[in-house]
Amino acid sequence: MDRPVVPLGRPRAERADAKRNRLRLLAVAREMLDECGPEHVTMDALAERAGLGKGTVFRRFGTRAGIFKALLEEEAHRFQELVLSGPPPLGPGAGPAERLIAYGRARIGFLADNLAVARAGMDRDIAAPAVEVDMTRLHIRMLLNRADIGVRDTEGLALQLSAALEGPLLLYVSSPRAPGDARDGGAERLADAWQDLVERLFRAGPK
Amino acid sequence: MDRPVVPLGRPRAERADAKRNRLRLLAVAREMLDECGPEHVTMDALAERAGLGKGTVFRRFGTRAGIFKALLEEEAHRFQELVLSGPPPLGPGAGPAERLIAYGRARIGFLADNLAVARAGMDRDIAAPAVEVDMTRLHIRMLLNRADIGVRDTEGLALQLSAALEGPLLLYVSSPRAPGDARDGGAERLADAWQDLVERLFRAGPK
DNA sequence: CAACTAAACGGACTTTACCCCGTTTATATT
DNA sequence: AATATAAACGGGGTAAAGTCCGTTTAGTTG
Repeated sequence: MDRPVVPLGRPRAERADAKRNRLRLLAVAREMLDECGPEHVTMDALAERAGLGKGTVFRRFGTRAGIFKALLEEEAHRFQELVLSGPPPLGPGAGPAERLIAYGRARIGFLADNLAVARAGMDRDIAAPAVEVDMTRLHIRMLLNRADIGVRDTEGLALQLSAALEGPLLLYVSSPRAPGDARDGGAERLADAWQDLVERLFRAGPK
Repeated sequence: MDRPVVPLGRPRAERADAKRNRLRLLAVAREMLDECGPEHVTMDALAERAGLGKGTVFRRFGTRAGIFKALLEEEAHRFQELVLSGPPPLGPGAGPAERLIAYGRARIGFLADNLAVARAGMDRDIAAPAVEVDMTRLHIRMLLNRADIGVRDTEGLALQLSAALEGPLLLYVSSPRAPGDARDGGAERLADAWQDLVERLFRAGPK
């Protein structure tokens, strides 16, 4: 009489066809992105070009922004590996302050490089980089703990710093860029500001 | 023979009917907002309920988000007056550090109060509070100049601080709120973080 | 290998933002 | 007051996002 409630735990791995289609959609999306820019990646066009139904596209990504988030996550994964096991000062091996500065600079650069995708990955309800923000916070906290300046509430300061880093990034990502060159200038400026902030805080000492 | 190129300078003040309709649309929008929430304020519905054509609505506000931005700006104007000539510590009369902290807290509170509108006022291309960010930066710079801590590059620090304040706000505005209570908790936390940051910086002294 | 089931698929349908352009009207000029 | 003109108006038209639900299929079980 017992129903085959069998695995009952996780939702039973992705089906093979589903995976194939997901990968295909991602690939096609990247193609279209490179060819015509994000604004021409429409759900209909994507579905058609991938030879799939529109329903499928929505099932996979939920929303238009979802596609761009997925695209961005692929890149973010590569970035993360540089942080975790790349060469210093971004990776392990340098001092905490150095790494903190390097991390901010790298993250700013990362978003600048993927500006179009990141921007397209926002919709009015949900901030794109939500997940990555957590990653940032954790990393910062780790570095603060390692640094032996007398910070009492590491957790709180990490939250504050990640906000100070990610917030402006979001602002930067979501602001209309002056067409043309203003882009790298903006990133450069943010990076310098971040470095200033970190140095200033390390100088301030314990509460 | 000379064409009546007459005024040639500014674009010749808003026509009376235009103004009347703009005000009417704003009022109706606010009504609908209070009744059903932002997601039900559609352009068609708004036009119909205001007894105007759809084209008119778009002419006035350019885009859906434009309506919410306009709504928000009305409120922002009131807020600004409190800052410029209200009671201390937000208004004039308190010390720079106090005012800076009060300003951040007030601004956070302001956005928390107008969360729904602010969020609806974002579209994928443009961050809503762009204009107000400038206001923030100017105000901060003014306070920093008045404070006689030895900051060399007031302009730079002001930019940094406004980013540190507005960025997290944006993050907060655009993040999906946990339904129910998480709202005020989040704002409170941000406000405390801001205060910490300011105090820490004032302690750090000159570069 | 045959039956079964949950997941994936497709594409018509609905909703909504936004465009276009012919028509109307406020305001300035004489 | 008559005329001219630039601006405002209206609402049908288009395109794209997102939903629904009947159909198909991968993977599993006996």
